[in-house]
Amino acid sequence: MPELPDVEIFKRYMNATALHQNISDVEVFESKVLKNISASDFKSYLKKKDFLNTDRYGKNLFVQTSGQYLLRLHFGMTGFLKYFKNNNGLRHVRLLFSFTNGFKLAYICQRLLGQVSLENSISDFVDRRNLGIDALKMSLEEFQDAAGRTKQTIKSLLMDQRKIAGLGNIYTDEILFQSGLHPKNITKNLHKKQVKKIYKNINRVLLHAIDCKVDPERFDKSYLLPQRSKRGECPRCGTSIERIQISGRTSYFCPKCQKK
DNA sequence: AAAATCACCTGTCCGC
DNA sequence: TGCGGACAGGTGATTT
Repeated sequence: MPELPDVEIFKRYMNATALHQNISDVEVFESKVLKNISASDFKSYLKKKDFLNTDRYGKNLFVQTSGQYLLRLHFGMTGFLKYFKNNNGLRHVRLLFSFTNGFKLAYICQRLLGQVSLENSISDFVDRRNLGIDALKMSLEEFQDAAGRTKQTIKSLLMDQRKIAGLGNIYTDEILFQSGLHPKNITKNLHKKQVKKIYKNINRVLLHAIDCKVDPERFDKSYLLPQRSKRGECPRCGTSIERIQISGRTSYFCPKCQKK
């Protein structure tokens, strides 16, 4: 699930729940999600610390702690957070933070594709991973620069975290649908006007998704996202949505509205 | 340089 | 009912 808008919603969820809480205990049920740190080091560092603040960069959620390090949470395809007092049979809980107020925060990740680590700073992490600028903080000039030379398809460019951080399969398809552009267009062949249109739609689509709390039922009728299924129809012209593979991912698009 | 392929994982759905 | 395969909103390494 988690692309930029989802992670932004998780951030707000953290702010409304586990933030400013003092950690009394940390349990690691699946150490595979921990990167560059052992379960025991992870636990001993976080115990007795407070969660102070949150930041988001691309698809990563950073939680500032009262110690030296930031907690980084990445959610893979199936991760999310759950704050609760009484566990009602939650499945796939990989990490569990207990707080002195009696509540707990679970990091849940069915497919174990998420990553959790401790980081010195966001900029260190961004440099190490060569991440591009966050999709919501990128300027038009920066986007034009990223799009200017590459022979990548536009779909690949938008999903390339080293060029733009935060877009994934779903929202990339939505941005290209809203822009009326076929996902296999070669980026450097796009006209200046089209590049600008994509840029505007990156911001518009992401902010709309956040506004809707990423609930597809709340999305505007003009959105492709709720139609992502075999029998889906274009909300604009009624044509059956097609699907193709691009760099290993399934792309959904309207063959009539999205031109090469 | 960019795309394809595989690997990492678990779970669900669909067709035979 | 059971089994096999396809597929799922991510990323990284390796191969074409």
